[in-house]
Amino acid sequence: MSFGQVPPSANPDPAQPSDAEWKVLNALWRRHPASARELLGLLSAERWAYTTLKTMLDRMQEKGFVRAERRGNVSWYEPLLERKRAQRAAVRDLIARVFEGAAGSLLTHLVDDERLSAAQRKRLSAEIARAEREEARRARG
Amino acid sequence: MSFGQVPPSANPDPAQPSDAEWKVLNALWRRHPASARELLGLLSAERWAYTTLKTMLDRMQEKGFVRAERRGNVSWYEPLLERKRAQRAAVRDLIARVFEGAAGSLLTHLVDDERLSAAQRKRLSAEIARAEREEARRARG
DNA sequence: GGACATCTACTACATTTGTAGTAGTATCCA
DNA sequence: TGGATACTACTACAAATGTAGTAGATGTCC
Repeated sequence: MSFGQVPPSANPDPAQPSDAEWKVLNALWRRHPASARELLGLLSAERWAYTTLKTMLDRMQEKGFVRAERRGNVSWYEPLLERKRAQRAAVRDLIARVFEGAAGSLLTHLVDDERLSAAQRKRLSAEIARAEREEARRARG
Repeated sequence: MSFGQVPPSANPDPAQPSDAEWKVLNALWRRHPASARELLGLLSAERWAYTTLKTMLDRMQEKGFVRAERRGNVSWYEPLLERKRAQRAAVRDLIARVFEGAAGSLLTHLVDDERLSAAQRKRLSAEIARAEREEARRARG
């Protein structure tokens, strides 16, 4: 089965966040602005040293992933990436790298291999139907 | 919209191939066994020095991603990963990292954001229906 | 059988990533 | 007001990654 290719993107979104950076971003999207101390709490599963997290945040600031605002002695961090956009970039990256540009292969793969539950399939069908209607609406103008 | 969580995998498949390693693997799955020289041809878009590719291959061999068989002066490489499995691991990794374990979010994201063509939607629906039947068959035993 | 091409093995090196320590400074509580 | 705490800025360092050079072994063609 083949769904076809994704058109080559103009600007392939420079620099994906690293693994650890995703963890920080996920925490930040959940709660922000947040101090490093708060984030460390949200990321307690990682068992990072406080300074480890600080280093991450410093670097992410340089990369433009987050920004910090100093209030008194404490820096308050906010994400500069929109979650959806970052996710989209990550998905695109995966499709390019792993599925050689064939977005449909990823979909097929998900449906075939991820053992969706009946409920998930149902929802997915509904989503497709919704997209269908959306498209039709757009087409009518 | 939410589809639910993926169960935490027992062994989270150690070490994903790196970006460059995926390129090599994709070439190898396309054609193997292949010599470094042949692979360099398949990967001409990368404009790698021959020795760069060789280094990649050496490392991938250490990691158990490929194996080499020496015939005469030349090493012939074969992938040791099965493509589907590697893809699955990569998708799982993405879901964990980017969608915090919610496989359904990825699906929703794809359907919503990737602007599937009508044809793609149709195929996907068919895939779902197929999975549906499959599931029913399994259920009947 | 020697000159030339080709391969492999080994080494090199900058960058990124994960992980944290240290030192200096700002805060706060008794 | 001075000591304990907390926070920031800077430094460190190993492993992984991307990229390639060099040298020595091997094969090939006249």
